[in-house]
Amino acid sequence: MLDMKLLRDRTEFVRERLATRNAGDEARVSEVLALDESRRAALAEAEQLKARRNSASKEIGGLIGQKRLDEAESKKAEVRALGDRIAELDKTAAQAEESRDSLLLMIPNLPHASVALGKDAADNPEIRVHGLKASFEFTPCNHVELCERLKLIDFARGAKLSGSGFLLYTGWGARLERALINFLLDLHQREHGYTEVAPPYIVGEHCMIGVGQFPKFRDQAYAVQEGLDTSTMGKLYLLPTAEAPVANIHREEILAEKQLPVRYCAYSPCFRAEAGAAGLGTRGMIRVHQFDKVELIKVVHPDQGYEELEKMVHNAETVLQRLGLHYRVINLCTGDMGFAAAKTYDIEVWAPGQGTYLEVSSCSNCEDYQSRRMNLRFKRESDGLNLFPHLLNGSGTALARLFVALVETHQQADGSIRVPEPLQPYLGTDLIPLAS
RNA sequence: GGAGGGGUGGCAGAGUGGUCUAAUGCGGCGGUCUUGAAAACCGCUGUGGGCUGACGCUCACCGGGGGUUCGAAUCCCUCCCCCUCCGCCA
Repeated sequence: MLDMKLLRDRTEFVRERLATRNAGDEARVSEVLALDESRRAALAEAEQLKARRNSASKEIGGLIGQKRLDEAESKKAEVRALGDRIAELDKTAAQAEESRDSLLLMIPNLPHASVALGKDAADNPEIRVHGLKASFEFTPCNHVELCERLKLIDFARGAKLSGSGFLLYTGWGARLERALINFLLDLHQREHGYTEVAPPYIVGEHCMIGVGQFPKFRDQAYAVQEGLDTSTMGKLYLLPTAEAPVANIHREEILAEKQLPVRYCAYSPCFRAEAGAAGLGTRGMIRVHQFDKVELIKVVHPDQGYEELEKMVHNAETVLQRLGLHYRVINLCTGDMGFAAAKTYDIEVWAPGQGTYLEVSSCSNCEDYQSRRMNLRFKRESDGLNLFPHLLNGSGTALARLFVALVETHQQADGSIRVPEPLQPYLGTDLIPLAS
């Protein structure tokens, strides 16, 4: 969430930055400020009275000690009235704080100054392009045809098991998925310096609030309950991304400055309810309720946030380069950015069978927006001050769409699929053959 | 799921209604002594909020929340977490 001090001291700046998102959030600023004002007013008065009560209570203790009981009793009556007023003021302050904070949780991060102004995806500037669109001497198939012909995925039975939007990987398809996961984890762990972690796949509500998924996007998540016990509903959620648990690993901690930067990579399945989303009805793997992903997370010194973001994007690009895939990197404009992000790069891989680019990675610096929400800090050595670090997250990369780009790009005239060399040791073959 | 025991500063650990402004030890930082170091000795050593131009003043926090009281680390209620044993279980 945003820094309350920044909101107070640089109100117009905050309004202007929020306005660049084109979401109307700047309209809530004055309401937050008003609530904060009434909170502080009540608090100041309550604390004055508490100081008086504290000293009076000490006097009462002294009087009782000296056996001056009558005086003690009259003093008690006096202080009792103070207590009632204090309780009132405390309640006022607590209510104002609660309203202020619930509003604050609904206000997105401020876009970084370097982010292009824009309304939607059409305004996203292209940063760079790698490779060329694959060319074929035959008409390339799309991934649905390829997966069915090679029996990589059983779309019908996936739907039979769990409904539309769920995939059943079979045979070489299942092995390819597993090979990709291992390839990605090894790459980031061995070559890029990330510590591998394996998080829980069900997370508490506080983790979802910490990364900014909640409260605004609660309807996008799958909530779980124990059996039919509705009292347990809403405490735990299937993770929409490994960011939810992994970014929260050090929540409520104070890290030593020399521990930074912390870098984690994690595989997890990702569950998205995609409530109200378009396109789920179409067949295939582009938009599904469950997909695999390897996520990258960094906790870094604020001075290094943007340098580390550049490195993270390159780490994700390496995946596509090794797999021989054509892609482009774009910068999300102010109107297209996610809720918690200050700056985001998307990587879109070319899927020749679809004839489109597919988003396989989104790398963001959320600055201190999430670390404030989860109260994650580090102690600066020079002056012992506790500061909020920058939190970065990036996909390294999402698997289902990577799978699509891979099979569509490396399909052969005879219908088989050539396996890129770096993946061969993981899959144990250089060619996924036509199903017998 | 059942029974029991716990949760106090960076760590260990005392405190069961009123100088708790949380003892003591360890660790850490600074100093004295020393050629240097060790030892010894001395001092400092949590977090967040509010008020103030500033020096400062003040409030809250002993797992979370609520209550009793003039006053709560301490008493009561409730939730969470950890440990031991039993049951169930991959």
